[in-house]
Amino acid sequence: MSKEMKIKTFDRILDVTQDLIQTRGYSSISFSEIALLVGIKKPSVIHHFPSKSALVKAVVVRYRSFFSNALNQISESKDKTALQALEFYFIPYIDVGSLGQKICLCGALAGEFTALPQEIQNEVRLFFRDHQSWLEGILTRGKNSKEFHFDDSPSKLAALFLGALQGALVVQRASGNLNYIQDVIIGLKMKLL
Amino acid sequence: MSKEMKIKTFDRILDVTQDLIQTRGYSSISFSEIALLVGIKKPSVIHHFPSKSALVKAVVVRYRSFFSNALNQISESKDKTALQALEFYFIPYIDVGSLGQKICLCGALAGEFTALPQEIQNEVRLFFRDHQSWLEGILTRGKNSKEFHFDDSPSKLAALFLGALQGALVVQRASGNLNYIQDVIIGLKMKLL
DNA sequence: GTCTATAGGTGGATAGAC
DNA sequence: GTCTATCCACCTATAGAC
Repeated sequence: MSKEMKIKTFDRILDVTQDLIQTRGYSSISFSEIALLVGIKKPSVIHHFPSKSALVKAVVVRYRSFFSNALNQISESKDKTALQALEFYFIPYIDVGSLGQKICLCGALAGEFTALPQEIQNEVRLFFRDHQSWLEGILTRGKNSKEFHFDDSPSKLAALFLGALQGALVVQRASGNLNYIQDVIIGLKMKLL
Repeated sequence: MSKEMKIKTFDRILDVTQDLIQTRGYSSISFSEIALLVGIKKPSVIHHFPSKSALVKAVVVRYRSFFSNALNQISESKDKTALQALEFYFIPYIDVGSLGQKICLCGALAGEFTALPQEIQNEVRLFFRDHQSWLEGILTRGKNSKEFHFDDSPSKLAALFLGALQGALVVQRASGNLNYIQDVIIGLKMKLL
């Protein structure tokens, strides 16, 4: 028996805001636009989140926590090879890239980094550090198990992976070449042979 | 005998605007701020560039043309090896990254791509296509001359190089790791052995 | 929890004096 | 070419009724 659940206004505001940032960035979006897309009025948005900064911080916190859970789950499932774990990591990049207009939430915010309120800068910084160290962990595991063969340090290679994936989404959208992220992932995987 | 030349207001506006975009992006900067940094008033800026869109377009056109000249010069100097040509290409990325607060002009604009006026979107798109095809050319030359050894297609590898360099600048600034761009370049160069 | 009304500020852009 | 003054649209945010 599936209980019908209405998505709460609170969550719909978060969804709409995240979508807008991934599409257009931080500075160019406004309460009025969010309100319009949610289907309420501007002061109702502010009732749930007292400031733009607080709203966007909540979006990034939720985003970080989504990935934190997903990445922990991947790391802990010992039946997965290191390559399978990496393939799972690539999926959201491929998915968001295929839409053609969106990039990673934190990639979008990082593009305007110096224009962001400090509390948001901090969250974005943590996102990249989390992903950097998760990638380092998977690459190290694959190297130790002789599954991967590379001469770089795992830390430098993780930097290459993270930077390339983030950059590929940005360049793909701007250049209009919809194969960009796929091509980059192929190039990254060839570093592991 | 060096003739003293005052930098014209016109060019100082372009310089200040470019600097601001590389630091903070497109949407969050304003005529007032540009005027303040140039040392004139807002309507004086608008006297030189009739709209924000026209001003930023002029900045991107100048930026593209700077790189267009530099890259042509590198390609045409036949005394340079393909690796030396690549090393020249890396220099501006290393330089801008070392400042800690700036990224590529077009990388910054691409992060807000969907928020940009169409005429600016077009310029940014051309920047990435120019750089993609220049990299493709150098990589092809190095492969044909047996200087480089890689199994990817030159096109896919060029995508990896461009995406990784752009992404590395963004992630470096946001994560606060000042070695990021260097680490990524090391990883890229190892693809050529 | 949602609304109307509004405050106070800043945005891009214009008119017109010097 | 630079300025003061001004316009109007839009921004974040608040007060207070329902």
